Amino acid sequence: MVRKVLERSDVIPLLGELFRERGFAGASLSEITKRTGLGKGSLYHHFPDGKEGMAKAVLDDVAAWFETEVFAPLREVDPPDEAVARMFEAVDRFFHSGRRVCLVGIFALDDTRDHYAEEVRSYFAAWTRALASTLERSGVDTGRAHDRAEDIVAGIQGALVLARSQDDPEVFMRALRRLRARASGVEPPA
Amino acid sequence: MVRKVLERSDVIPLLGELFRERGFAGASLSEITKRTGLGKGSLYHHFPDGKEGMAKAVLDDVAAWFETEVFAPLREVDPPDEAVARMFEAVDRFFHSGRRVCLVGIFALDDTRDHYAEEVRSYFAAWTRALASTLERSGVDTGRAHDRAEDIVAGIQGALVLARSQDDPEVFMRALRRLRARASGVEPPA
DNA sequence: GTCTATAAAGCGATAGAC
DNA sequence: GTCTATCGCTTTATAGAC
Repeated sequence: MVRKVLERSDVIPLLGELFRERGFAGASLSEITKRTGLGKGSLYHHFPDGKEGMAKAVLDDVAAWFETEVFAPLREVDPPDEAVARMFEAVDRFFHSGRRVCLVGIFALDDTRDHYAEEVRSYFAAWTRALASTLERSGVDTGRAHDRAEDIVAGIQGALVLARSQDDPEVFMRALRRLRARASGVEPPA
Repeated sequence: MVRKVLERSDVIPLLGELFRERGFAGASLSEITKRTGLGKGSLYHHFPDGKEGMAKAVLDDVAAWFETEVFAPLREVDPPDEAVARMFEAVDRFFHSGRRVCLVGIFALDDTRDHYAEEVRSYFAAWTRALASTLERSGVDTGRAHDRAEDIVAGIQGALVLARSQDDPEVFMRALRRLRARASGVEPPA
């Protein structure tokens, strides 16, 4: 297995980084060739639908990673506190403590969402649902669990925006600490 | 004053909407001419620096709106609870209950931030600082006030991402309700 | 202050040789 | 499976008439 970047699966993470940095519209094919070291011919061989297909592949890759590394553990790991702790570890790792942006989040904000509506919708829906199930297992009632899960997932996305706006990973780390406490905390008073 | 869209100040809000929908890279000059009804000649007359200058003008416009409608009231309106209430009303109005995205947030996520680093940074810094000052006035100690303000501002940004991802304003409204409660609530247990 | 015409560069995508 | 050459189109930006 001594080869440079040749396989489709090796290219996808590089595409992911570029889309995260530039957004979908801002990522040009010429820069994609630079980053991947692959000519346009090769790229269109691996991704017959061009840029659109590349973004789809990256979205699927991200969804798969979160399913196995975050959502499934949230549903299955016991005790629930341990499942939540793992989620925050995975999140901190995946987003490089706020230095890396959420690909689905950046796609969600502009009109790229309209092209990938189902991928964008299901990513956040699955995350929220999985986290809500964990909170339920830890004794929170169904309604409150979904509400709190939504709060935490939104909190993570907002922390990514804020941390990048300040160019300061500490903003993200502080947010994670707060959210962690909120995930395991008791009900705040009405 | 019977005229159509002629003045620079009339064009800026239209530019804002377009940048919010498409992001900076995705907003093309040809679509800008369509939206504004102004030819390229006129646009370059009003904005000699082209697209870059248009985005700067929109950012300045947004910053000015928030300064007078949100930040100043946060610092000055008494009692603090009333100041916070006004912020949430203004936020709900400005973001059309989650149907409209945050321009600064969308710029913050991709490499557009690098071109407008100071504008992006100061927008969120000013918001956080103003809200923290309100919380201090209501009796929260300095450290916790800044932390809680950061939490709320991030919460709003994350709610915009999540609401758009689900194409559901209710997600945003729910988030605002939670954040409102958190802003006026007592300290959650450690 | 607005327009049209135009320039030069870059875009995504395809063809076809190897 | 990779490359280069090329297509047709769009991009930002400018020039110059009115």
